[in-house]
Amino acid sequence: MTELRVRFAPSPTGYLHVGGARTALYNWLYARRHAGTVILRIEDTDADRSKPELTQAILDSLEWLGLDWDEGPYYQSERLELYRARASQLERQGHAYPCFCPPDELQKKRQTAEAAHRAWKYDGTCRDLSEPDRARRRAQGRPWALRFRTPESGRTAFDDLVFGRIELENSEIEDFVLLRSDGQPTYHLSVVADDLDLRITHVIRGADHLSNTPKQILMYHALSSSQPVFAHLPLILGPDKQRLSKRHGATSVGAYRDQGILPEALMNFLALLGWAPPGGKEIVSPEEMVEQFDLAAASKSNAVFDPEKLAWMNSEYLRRMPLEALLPRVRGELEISGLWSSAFSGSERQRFEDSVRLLQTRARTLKDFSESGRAFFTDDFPYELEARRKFWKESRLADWLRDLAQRLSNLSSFDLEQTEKCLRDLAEEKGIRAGVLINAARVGLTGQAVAPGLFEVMRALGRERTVRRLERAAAALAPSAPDRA
RNA sequence: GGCGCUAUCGUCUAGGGGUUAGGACGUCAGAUUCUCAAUCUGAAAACCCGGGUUCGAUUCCCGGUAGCGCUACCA
Repeated sequence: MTELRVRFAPSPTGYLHVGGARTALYNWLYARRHAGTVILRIEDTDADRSKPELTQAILDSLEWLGLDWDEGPYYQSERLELYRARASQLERQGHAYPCFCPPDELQKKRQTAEAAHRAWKYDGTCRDLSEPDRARRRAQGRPWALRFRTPESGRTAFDDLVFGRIELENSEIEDFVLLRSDGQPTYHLSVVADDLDLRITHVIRGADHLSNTPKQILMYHALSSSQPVFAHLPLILGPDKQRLSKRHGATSVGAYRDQGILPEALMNFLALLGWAPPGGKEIVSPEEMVEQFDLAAASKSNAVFDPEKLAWMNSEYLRRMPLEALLPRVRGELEISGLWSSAFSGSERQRFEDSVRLLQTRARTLKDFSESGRAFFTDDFPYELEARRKFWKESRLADWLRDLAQRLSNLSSFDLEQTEKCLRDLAEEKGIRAGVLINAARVGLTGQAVAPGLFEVMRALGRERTVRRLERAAAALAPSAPDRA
């Protein structure tokens, strides 16, 4: 039994987008499932659109997702001799021929045909040129491209691992270009040459290549070589059912990273876009995926990318994550947003951990720690307008909060029970509902109407900071305070 | 236009000749009360249409429709 070899072949003409990431993931899962080899190949034969820095960005995204590879990256731009060798082999054997048709002329013919609603296929002008004719044209220095000589009859079929049997009349396939007039290989040539050279056994790629596959199979035949097994993956669409693109907002893996999405959550989400494990579980670890992954069970229809579900899944991962694992991630987020203080790993370590634990259950993304959780990591936070409007209506609140601060500072122990009793006693004495005080205090401590339970917030902040913030809030609440709502 | 592929709740999907068509996200309502999230309970929500095969099609076949893809000297 020959070794199973798959490849992921991104083109560095953009960042790694979620569709590409899912293709990479499915390749990876399939290979890991069957003890195969993952090969990474960079398809950079389009010199105009390919950018080296994008290659690095793609590599970074793959690594971030936790998708590793065993061989490569191979760069197609460094393998041109291979493609030319294959090209001349095909030409020598009569499976390819030089075409001298000027591109603009072909363009014109194509447009004419289109205008007349006629199907257009390369008309074969140069297909049967005699050798002397060819020699003459070459002598004239006319530029030429190399075209594949497609059989004019018969049909090409293959069994796709996800789509099943696909059949196409050869007459539908035109004599496509293998080598451009500048000597650069086209995609069809380079993929086949590379997949052959790298001994790829399974080609797993986007369904946008489904229609190209017969062309490539014809090339395998012409090179009298066996063809790999093909598996095409349905496309990922935006909410409007159009192919996912910049229009839809974030499409790149990096954009989700920047939004505070965890790589394990994105991986899980992408895996379930087009495949479901036998048990129907939603949260699936990479180990479980590898164990259960099956291309034959993959969906055949396109899938809409739903950011809402991703967000939910991310919150699940956040919530289930052990604190020790979460801490460094939050630290990273705080560093990015300028909220990190070295004290959090020193004197204030306990407070830092308490805060993270408190925020953990309600966080949807890592961004929530630095945004809605801001007040836990810095004294520099605003009192939100909405919060003041909602909970700072009562005029005597300033006095009450001052009283509360006073009493809290005299508490024998600053724990959950005592602080709560302290506040409720005060509320009772003043003849108000505890909620009034609780909500007002929450705004004072966090600046927000929405935050974790008040007494837990107090504990996470510590007595000193709690008292100080309550007094500050009282001052902000006083009629004389300039920034009163 | 030609060719190819696809079609189960709004979305991701399970299922499959006889099912109350299952789950998840989202939505709505209720419980909880300290705001929100979480949690719990409940609800609304789907087999694209038409033929055929069959005792019986959502499931199998054909046609239609729709969507997507390919139709480059892009990948």
